[in-house]
Amino acid sequence: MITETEAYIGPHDLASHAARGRTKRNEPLFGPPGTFYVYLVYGLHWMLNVVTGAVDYPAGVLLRSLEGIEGPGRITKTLGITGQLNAKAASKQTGVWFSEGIRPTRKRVVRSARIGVDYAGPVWSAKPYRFVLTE
DNA sequence: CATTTGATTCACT
DNA sequence: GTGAATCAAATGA
Repeated sequence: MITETEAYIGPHDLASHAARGRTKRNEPLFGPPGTFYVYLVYGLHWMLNVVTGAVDYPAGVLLRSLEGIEGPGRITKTLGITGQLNAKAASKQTGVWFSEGIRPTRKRVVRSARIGVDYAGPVWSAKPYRFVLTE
């Protein structure tokens, strides 16, 4: 069960790695939806993202917490995910995929500002693009 | 080619 | 509350 996510939407989103155009690092974000975007931050933590936008439109979702695992860096550490999954598709072929679960009511999803994106400026760092599943 | 900087976490003070 | 760990890619000279 995924319990916390953050959205990074489009080339105009200054908090997104895609804000400064297509680069070698964010290339997977421009790929087809369902593709994983995995990258290293601070030299030690892998971040797991899923591409959600159409081809050539950079949009993705960062998985911040799963049930029982809090923190994006801990998810990858616990699941053993590294850069080898980058640009791979979410499917049984690659070993990591999503299965149908329950659909929470809207009331259980709380929106808030994204974390650790102060560099994006006051406007974009304040966008309520963080989604947390509550009890 | 040198420097800067993170979609963070953990250990201390 | 503050700071270190640690590295690849982006940016600048």
